[in-house]
Amino acid sequence: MPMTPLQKKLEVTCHNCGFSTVCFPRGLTQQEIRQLENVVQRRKVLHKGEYLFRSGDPFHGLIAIKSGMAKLIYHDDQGEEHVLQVLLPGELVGFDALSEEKYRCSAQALDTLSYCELPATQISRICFRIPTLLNEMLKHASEAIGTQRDQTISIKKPAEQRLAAFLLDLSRRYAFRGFCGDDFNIGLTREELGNHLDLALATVSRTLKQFEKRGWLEVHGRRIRILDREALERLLQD
Amino acid sequence: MPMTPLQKKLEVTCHNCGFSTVCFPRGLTQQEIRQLENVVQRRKVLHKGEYLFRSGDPFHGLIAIKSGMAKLIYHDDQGEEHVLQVLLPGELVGFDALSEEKYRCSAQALDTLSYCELPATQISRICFRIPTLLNEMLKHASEAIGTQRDQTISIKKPAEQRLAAFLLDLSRRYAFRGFCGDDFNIGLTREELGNHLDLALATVSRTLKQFEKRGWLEVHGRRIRILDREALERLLQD
DNA sequence: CGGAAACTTGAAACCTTTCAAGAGTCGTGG
DNA sequence: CCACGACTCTTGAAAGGTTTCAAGTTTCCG
Repeated sequence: MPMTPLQKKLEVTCHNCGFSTVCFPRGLTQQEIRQLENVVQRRKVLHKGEYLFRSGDPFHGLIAIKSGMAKLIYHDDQGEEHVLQVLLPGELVGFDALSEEKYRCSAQALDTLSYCELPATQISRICFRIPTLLNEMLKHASEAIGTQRDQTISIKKPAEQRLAAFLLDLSRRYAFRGFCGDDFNIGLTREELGNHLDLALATVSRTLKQFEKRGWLEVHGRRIRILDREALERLLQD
Repeated sequence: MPMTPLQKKLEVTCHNCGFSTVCFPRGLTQQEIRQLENVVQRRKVLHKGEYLFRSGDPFHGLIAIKSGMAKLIYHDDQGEEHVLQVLLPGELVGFDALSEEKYRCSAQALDTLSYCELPATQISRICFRIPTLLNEMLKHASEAIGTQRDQTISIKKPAEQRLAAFLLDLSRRYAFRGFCGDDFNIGLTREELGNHLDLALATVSRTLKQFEKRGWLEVHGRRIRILDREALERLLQD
């Protein structure tokens, strides 16, 4: 379907995208962003339950979420599912696939979702043309190590701290990307959240209820409103 | 101190190092390795307890262990220490420091240790000159994500499986680097190993003893001999 | 509106921790 | 070469946090 000039003008590309300071174009000059957006494939749309990629698929590119949420799932040798991460708009995923040139995890849409993709075939080429991008790629990969490390650390703490840390982290990430950091959607069911934090579904439910009783949160299903952020932060100190 | 021709000839450089297929030079041609070894600083030596780098230090380079063992420690916001990893000869560390250009962990020698370093200032430059190295750098960073992910997964399993997975992983890594995979040193004390696996010191001790009683291992302090590898692997299936 | 999925909540069971005491190991200096 | 002290490891018993099981309630969606 050919586009009219008007449609073309309204199309969101990297240089006019709200996430240009956190997504692939991070750290690049306007001119470099123009180069980048020639190779980034834009705005594919998925529906709830559909996959951005599946574990074992040949690596086809790095993904940037544009809208909606996704979860990153790892299937271990025993076939158990592990929810590794929740992905918010503006966040990148797929760096762990570079080592074997196939995806090691599955990424599944938690609701209607749109995303961009930096194709695998273009990564070396574009990094070579934009040295700043090479550094940013390494930094993004480096951040992914840190994200995974933080999950490891978090799981070593008591249930209340695990949950508080999860909520505060999600809140921070929402706020950092221009969304409300005090009233947001956790995306995951209690079961998925329990899986992510290595807690039983029942423990997640009980602990959230505790926080609510103490007046720290307001919980409506998967929607969380943070009422007393300091109390949650204090919990992490002990 | 100027070197005699003989000393120079005997010096270990990348192209005659036993780890050239797993370390920085991995995947490079002989000619590319020559280029690389001009920027890699070789064979610094540390003694037990000394640090390769400390959390918070400005990032000065990526490290390759040449001999000896090290542990990678993360200090969380509450000042708790977390043993993230044991490092064996031929293994690389420091990729998580790229994102903020400072080290996020501390790396401490577990015994007398020698290492090489790819200086921070040279990374972009050399990747630009050796495109293959750029890919390998991204792959190494990607592997580090996987390593950290595996620790997360491991911690979610029962104590016996955690310990078995640790021993099998260490065994595999030793064997992959040309050491004996059936009789090796775990490097860590029971307390450090407990910290790494999120188990109490006493649980590590008890579980090792269990394995020994079943005839799966022979334990002499930090030295482990694997007697029944299949039994350990079977434990991971359930 | 009805059925399925998601969530809450209580009680018992369980794995792991904590506490504590004792045994073993290592390096060093007399 | 052995004794000493410090560190490390083993082992038992009680305590504790989390899970499991199960039943009931709410929410969501066709």
